[in-house]
Amino acid sequence: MQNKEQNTEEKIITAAKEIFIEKGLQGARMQEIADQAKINKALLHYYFRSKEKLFDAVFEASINDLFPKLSSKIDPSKSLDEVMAGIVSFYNKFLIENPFIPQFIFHEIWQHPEKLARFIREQNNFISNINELTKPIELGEIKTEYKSQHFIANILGMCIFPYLSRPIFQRLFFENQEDDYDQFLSERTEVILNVFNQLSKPEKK
Amino acid sequence: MQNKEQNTEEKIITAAKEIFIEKGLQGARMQEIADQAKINKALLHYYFRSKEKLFDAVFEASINDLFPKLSSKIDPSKSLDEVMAGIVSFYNKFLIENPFIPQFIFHEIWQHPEKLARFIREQNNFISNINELTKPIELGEIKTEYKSQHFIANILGMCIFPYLSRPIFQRLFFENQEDDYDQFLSERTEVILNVFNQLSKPEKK
DNA sequence: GTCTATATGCAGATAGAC
DNA sequence: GTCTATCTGCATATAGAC
Repeated sequence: MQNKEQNTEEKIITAAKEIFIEKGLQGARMQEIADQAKINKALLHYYFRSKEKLFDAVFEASINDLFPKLSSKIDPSKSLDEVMAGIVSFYNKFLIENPFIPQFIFHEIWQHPEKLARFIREQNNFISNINELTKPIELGEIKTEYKSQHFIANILGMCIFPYLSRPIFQRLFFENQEDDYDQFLSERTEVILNVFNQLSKPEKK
Repeated sequence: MQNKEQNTEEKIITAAKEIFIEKGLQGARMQEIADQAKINKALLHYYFRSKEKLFDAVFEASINDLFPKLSSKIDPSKSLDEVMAGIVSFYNKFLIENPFIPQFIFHEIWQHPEKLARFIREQNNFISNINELTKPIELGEIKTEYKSQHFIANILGMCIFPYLSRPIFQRLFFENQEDDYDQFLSERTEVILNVFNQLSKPEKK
């Protein structure tokens, strides 16, 4: 997992990310992180002062990887259809490569929601672009009588749920076969876009 | 929150549930739980021996409340339509009353998946009834070319996501208005069933 | 059963040599 | 920058009085 070319700080971030994601802020031990990074425990404090600051650094690195990419997909000059196709396929691609990110983000959602909300609001036009895009829903231009937040919740729920519930879902419905579950995940983009298409314009069927 | 009629053991379970749900197993402090229950810290150990055993007891009490009710809705003698309507509305009713349960369950999903899977498999016919019900999907009798697990993931994702993401979703899309979000949640049953109806039988539109 | 006081262990953090 | 050794505080857990 670790690149020999990484400097110490990067090695720590990489290792800490794995441990924090697996165990959470409270569950992780600095010793574990040090072991994982193959350095000494004291070095963690030398670089990041405290466990909490290290956690913050790791979390920021993670969302700084996600949000700019995600944000760029939400282009209000495109149609909702196009954007949706872009987002859903990006999401699934990103999540297949970073399957533990949702867990991580949900931890922050519950522990530091205000801080996270502030961060997201600071993302250039992120929220306003979403609102712009979902206007057709509010205006009743596409076939649904519900507010656009339902639309967003539906899409995000369908995208993220299989990653969040993997340990149990894979055991119960895939006889705990990793490969089968990976295959299942790879099909999600198509499935979700299909749902979306049936939803927004059933009259075209 | 606490009923004066509760005996000590029940008071502890009630208090511990609130604290564990809010802070997680590692984040919760026995002192906090004792304070919440308005008893002494030592009593926690008198009744439950250790923090972990207390957590297990609390978690078991929670899922023992959920699963029998949920399981009873999954009646394979009914049609998929009927069952779906029953489940989605039960889910949302249950989650409105127990909004923190998903968080709690997802903690266990990641920390002790095997244990949780075993528990669910032990629920009388739970899995086999689900498989029975989703057979029409596998057999292609309803209009979808995807395996039934996608169907389950879609429904569960749409049901659970708004509860899991509440702290951030409410802030970003509801100006942090509790009441508006409660209203939003109360609309979910209808929205999800509507999606489901469009999905399974678009030709009837 | 319920309390106060105490023991025990461990994790985060620091000091200081190299 | 990196290490070993050490300190400090705190959370779980126990002992023992009532």
